Amino acid sequence: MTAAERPTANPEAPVPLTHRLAQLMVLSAKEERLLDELQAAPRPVRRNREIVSEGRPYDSLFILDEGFSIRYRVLHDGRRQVLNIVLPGDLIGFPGCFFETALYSIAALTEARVAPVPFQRLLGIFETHPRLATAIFWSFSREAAMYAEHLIDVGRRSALERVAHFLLELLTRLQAIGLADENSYRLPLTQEVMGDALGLSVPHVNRTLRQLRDDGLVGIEDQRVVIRDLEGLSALADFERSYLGRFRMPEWLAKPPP
Amino acid sequence: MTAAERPTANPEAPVPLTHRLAQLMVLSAKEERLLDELQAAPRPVRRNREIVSEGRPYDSLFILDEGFSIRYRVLHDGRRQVLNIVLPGDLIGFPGCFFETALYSIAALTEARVAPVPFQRLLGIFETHPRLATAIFWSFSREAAMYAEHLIDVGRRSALERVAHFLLELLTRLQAIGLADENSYRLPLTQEVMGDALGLSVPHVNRTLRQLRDDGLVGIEDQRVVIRDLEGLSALADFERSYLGRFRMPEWLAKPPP
DNA sequence: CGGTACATTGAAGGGGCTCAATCCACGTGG
DNA sequence: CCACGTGGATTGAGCCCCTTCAATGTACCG
Repeated sequence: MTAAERPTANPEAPVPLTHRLAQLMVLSAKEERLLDELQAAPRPVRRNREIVSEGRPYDSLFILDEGFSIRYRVLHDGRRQVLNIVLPGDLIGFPGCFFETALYSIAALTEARVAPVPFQRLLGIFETHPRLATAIFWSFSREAAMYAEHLIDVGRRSALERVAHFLLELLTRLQAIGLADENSYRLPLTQEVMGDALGLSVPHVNRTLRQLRDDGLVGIEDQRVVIRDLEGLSALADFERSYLGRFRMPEWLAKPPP
Repeated sequence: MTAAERPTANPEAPVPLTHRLAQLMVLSAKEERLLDELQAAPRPVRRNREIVSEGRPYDSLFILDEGFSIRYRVLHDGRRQVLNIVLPGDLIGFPGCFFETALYSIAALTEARVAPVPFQRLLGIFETHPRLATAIFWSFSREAAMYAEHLIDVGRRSALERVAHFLLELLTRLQAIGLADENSYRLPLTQEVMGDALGLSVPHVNRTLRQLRDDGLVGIEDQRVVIRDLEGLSALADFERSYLGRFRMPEWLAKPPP
């Protein structure tokens, strides 16, 4: 089942990791069982609670089963940079998983559910399930690509371009997991979070959103984003619509294992 | 042999991947042989030549054997964002290696030498050498962490803080490969490259460097960076000196394989 | 009903940009 | 040996995007 085929009837339904990795490879029954096991015991997380705290040791990754969260760092004087928005089905813990203590904090933006995956467990998978290891590696690679795009955003784009790019990237990512339709999605982010993600102040995020609306490109109402002019917005943002989907699936992952 | 122990007599000597991964794990003889093979046929690259071109298909990673290079993207109107500085011993190709075409360009800043590693080869390693796969995974994880730090830099720090952080991070990275002494190193970057890395204009990079010098924190002369006040500079940059070294080595990698 | 969280709008200031000139080191050809 | 061109560093003037500070609006909730 690909993303496009997955039913979107209940847009808030959990999106298990199994489905995400199934986009990257063909799973054997055994592999699928293993992945299901990993998510056997999800634990609820309340809105605004931290899942991982910067500087604290930790021994588990997490699969975000349901809900939105953010990865961020706060500087000594209180400035905060949001590194990325974590969507349902994303694996939390990269790139920090090889470090003694967490490099960044993760907090739930909404009521959420996470399934812990002990670090040891991940290493075990690397040892015994090389195909899964490769797929997980691939998915982290994709995450790093998003960091890079984000860096380009903040380093070299104007506020207008940044916000446009940000909204388009979320559209693409949410569509891939069935949480967005053709041109709209629910976005439970405050303008403060957007500002901290994009390196902008709250008032300026507000003004920028207003301008996008005045220009007829995007409408945001009641936490619902509606892309009114995909063409125009993409041109403005210099958005490479397909980069997140333009991946290569090695032969080895494309066929079920012997 | 750890980084600290490696002789620094010839600061321009190549730093093979073997040594880099040896910092992350204990290599078996067989693993070491495999890694040496990967670098058997390095190829020279002239200054300012591209090693990878954005948008073009490619089927190899590269190990940067010698020289400095940059990973970057140029936007349609000519603005450029440098994503990271690639140092000798770094593996080039992440995060693009799973994509059909290169997401970013890589260009040599100095005369350089690279050893191609066919993508297929990497997958083979994942299949047959899980310990190496884990170590490579770790090293990419570290690279992603640098992207994240870079993002914080550009998103939430002032020009002065950015430049300070940038110079400190290079100090740390170059020390780890024996290309920097206690508080100085050679840095073959133009101010334009620094500006494109930090999201600043050339004149402003210049003014910022001057201020750092006037404040007695850093001296740059003739492509040589001298950190005059490590304490002060670190405080200014909010620099977590140790983050790049604060990693966890799993039992599995710490002991030689059976 | 008061309190909290968030969106919105305005005014004023500043950090960093653009544009442009100058300087300097170096290599190259006459 | 010198004139010239080139790549890069440096410095200045003016301006604009975005920030800061502050006030107001508004929905929701105990």
